Formats: sequence, C-alpha cells, structure tokens
Amino acid sequence: MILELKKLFGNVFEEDLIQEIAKVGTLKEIPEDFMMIDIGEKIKGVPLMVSGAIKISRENENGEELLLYYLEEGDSCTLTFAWEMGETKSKIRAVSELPSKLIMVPIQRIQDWESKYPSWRRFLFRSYQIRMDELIDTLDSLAFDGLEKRLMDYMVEKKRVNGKNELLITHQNIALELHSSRVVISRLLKKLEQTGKIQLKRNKIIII
DNA sequence: ACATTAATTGTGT
DNA sequence: ACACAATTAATGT
Repeated sequence: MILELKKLFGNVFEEDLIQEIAKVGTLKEIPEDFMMIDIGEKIKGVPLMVSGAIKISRENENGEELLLYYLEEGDSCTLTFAWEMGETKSKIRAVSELPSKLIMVPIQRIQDWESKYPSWRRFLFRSYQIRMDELIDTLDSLAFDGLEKRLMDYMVEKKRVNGKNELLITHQNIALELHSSRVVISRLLKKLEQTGKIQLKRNKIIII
C-alpha cells in the first residue's frame, strides 16, 4: 500500500502522513458495478482513489436518479467530509464504474490530521474545490443546455473515463443517470446516429 | 439447431 | 407518456 500512496500522493503529503495513512488505512479492491455506499448509509471512512473510476449520483424521494460526477485516480470524495458538519449519513450513492482500487481511511483519524499536517489541509481544500467545480459544471448543463447536448457530454465523459469509444450501456440506464426517460433518449440517440456522431448497437454505443 | 422467453430498442398516437 | 411492434440476446431442449 505504501507503494501506491507514494506514487499518487508522494508529492502531496509529507512522509509522516503517508506512514500514518498506511497504518490506519485499508487498501480495497472493488469489482466493476459495485455499490460502495448508498444514500442514508453511515459513512465509515474517507476514500482515496488509487485507480479506476467511481460514479457519484444523487436520488430524490421518488427514487429518481441523477449522475453528479466521477471520482478518478488521485481524487477523494469531498462530500464525505460533511462529517465535520455533524452529518454522518451519506447524501449520495457511489457505484464503481470500473474495477477500482482505493484506500479507506477511518473517519475518526482524520480530525487530528487537519491540525497536524498542513498538507492534509491543503489536500482537503483542493479536492473540495475540484468537486465543487465539477458540480457547477453539471449544474450549468442542467440549467442551460438542452438534453441533446447533455447526452453528448455524458457520452464523451463516459468514453473518457472508460478509455474506450464503445460504451456498453442501455438506453434505459442512460435515461436513469440523466434523469430523463428511455423513449426520449432513444430518439435523441437515433438522431445523433443519423448525423453520424455515433453508431448504435444493442447494449452498445460507438462514439465517433 | 430450433423454439421459447426475456430484454432492449423503435415508432405512432 | 403510453402502448405496442420489431429486433436481438439468452436459455433450455
């Protein structure tokens, strides 16, 4: 685990902190499509992403879902830091998009690190800001973009995260993540296919 | 190889 | 949004 820590966070955290993370943290390997935490569950630790990608989404009271953003290598889930605000239950759902590795740090440890290690504090702020920027981006597209552009952005982002230009997904699932309906997605995809931006197969979309 | 069934996608109203 | 048709994949015999 020390190896991974040094590689990813070696020039972010000081040596002492790395050692301490290695001591209390656990390295977890997560298969694809694994739900790591659901809405309302107690947060038990803070994740530091080592590899892979994790999808963070929100759900409303009717069980309708909306994709917020992805966590990738070197990221941490800033929303878990809400524990500081006295909230210990997750407001979000985290499902792995790819097989992923991450280091879980128990939540109790983290408080003293803030005063002890300046680098930890900097890391918190930095990742907080990155998350916030991503959130604002998705908020913008929700408010100002049409669904067609949102769909295209979604597919491009997914392609980037997965590293392939073939997306293995159904129209239904896309609709859920964008909080739209299957029929609408199908029709938009069809249009995008006719304009040559994508190719449609069953359970598969090829981006051009 | 064939039939049956389930899941996904396409289309008209 | 709904209903239904068409297509494709999965499974059993």
